[in-house]
Amino acid sequence: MAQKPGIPKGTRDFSPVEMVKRNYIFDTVKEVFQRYGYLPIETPAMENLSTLLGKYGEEGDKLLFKVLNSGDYLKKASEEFLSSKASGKLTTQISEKGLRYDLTVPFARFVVQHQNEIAFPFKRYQIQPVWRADRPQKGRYREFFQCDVDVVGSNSLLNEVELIQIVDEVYRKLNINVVLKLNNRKVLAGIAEIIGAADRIIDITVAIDKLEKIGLDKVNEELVEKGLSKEAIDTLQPIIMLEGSNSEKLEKLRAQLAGSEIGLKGVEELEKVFAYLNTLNLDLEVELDLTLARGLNYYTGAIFEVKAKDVAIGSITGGGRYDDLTGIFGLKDVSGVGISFGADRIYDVMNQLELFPQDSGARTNLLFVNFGEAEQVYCLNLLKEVRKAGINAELFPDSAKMKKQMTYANKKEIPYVAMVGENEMKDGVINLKNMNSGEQQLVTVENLIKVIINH
RNA sequence: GUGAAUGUAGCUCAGUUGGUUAGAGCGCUGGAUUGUGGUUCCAGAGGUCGCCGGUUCGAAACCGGUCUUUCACCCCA
Repeated sequence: MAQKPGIPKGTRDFSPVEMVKRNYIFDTVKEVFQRYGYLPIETPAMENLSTLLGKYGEEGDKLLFKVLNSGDYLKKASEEFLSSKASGKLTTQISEKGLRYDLTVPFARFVVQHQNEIAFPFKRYQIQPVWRADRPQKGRYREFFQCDVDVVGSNSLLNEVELIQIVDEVYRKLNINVVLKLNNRKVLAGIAEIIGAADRIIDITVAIDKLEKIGLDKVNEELVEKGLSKEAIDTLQPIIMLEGSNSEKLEKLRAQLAGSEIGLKGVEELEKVFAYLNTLNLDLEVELDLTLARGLNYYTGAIFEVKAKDVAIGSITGGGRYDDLTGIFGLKDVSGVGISFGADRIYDVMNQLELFPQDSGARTNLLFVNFGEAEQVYCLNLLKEVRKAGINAELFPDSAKMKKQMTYANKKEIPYVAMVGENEMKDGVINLKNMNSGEQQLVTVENLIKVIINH
């Protein structure tokens, strides 16, 4: 019985055309990462559930894909949880592995586990898929690729600056106009502190993060809902509505946050980063944005987000500094900072803007038509020579009808077709057809190679 | 997790208030052209109308459930 094929919700197949484009993105980011001294690592698709759980908040735990134990997985399950259908508690008894949710936590695990082999500061990049049991929607999948670059074991703000340079270079190479938004968690903490709600920093940041999307009134409404006092909200207004150049904003902030030690520390960090950037004269537009909060709870310093200017698709790159990510795995006082390029969204942006190069080089340039046994053998040697000259070439594997072979060449957009039948073999020539112009010429192998290479 | 839309040929979609044998375009296969594709002409194959159940003399159409895809919210890349 034939069953209807399909793939799990929120996952995708990638055709050759799509893969060529995706690889263009991956190759570009890899090249830039390596230019700055970052080297690749990979970690397993599955991690122990214990290393994943509790790292992404309550919401994150729900979005983790859990892998059922092998064998008789119900054996260890308690009758109590089974009969009461307590799936939450049952999970830990029947599943001990899960698919990775991001690349940062597995990276932290990697660093702790291999700390004795690693030279710090450790600069690594990692390009792998991650999985989230989210409900799919526009630009959002259950399986997607992240391209992470991180450096751990250094507190220097030079690292932040370097990552910004990487962003600049990647997007210049990909030809995407972007703006990088920069903020600092310490500043947000300072703000929470001076409005007298230091413990509510998460609620506050989540709310003001939506400023651009839902407007000031709705943000204030949400703050009221979260139980913030009117005074606190009033004090907040001038801060989140700060205007002017980056340096003007910082100046005003410094004054507003005078009473908060942590807040001033944040301002200082931002000033330093901007000072470095000014000496570098980047093309990249970098904007201080106090409403940038990012959901992740583990950021402690800089927060980055990159948006495409010409397409509304949300952020295409994000990241920040986390002071104690490895602490939960037992390695204290190792600070890290990193960013993640969202390959799938970058793909969508480039596709919409038609920024992919026309000729990727990933195509067959020459097809030999198959005329039969004797011709096949003869062509195999020609093929060998042509390939040796660096030309992507193939021989049609069956001696099918000419029409079928030509249609194949046409569909694969192969620009040249070589026809070597009885007559050509006898004369030691190749009948070379240019598929765009339709022109044909009789040539030697040497000339064929020249024609195609000079094409 | 909440709310909504959607599902008919390989693909994109028609299909009247419920009425015989469910259509089109593109694609596919064969032929016109036994060594010449992309244009043209001719012919052909291909569908348990997402799945399960209900209403009805009769369901692709109406109702319920379920799954898929899509969109918004939550959250996020």
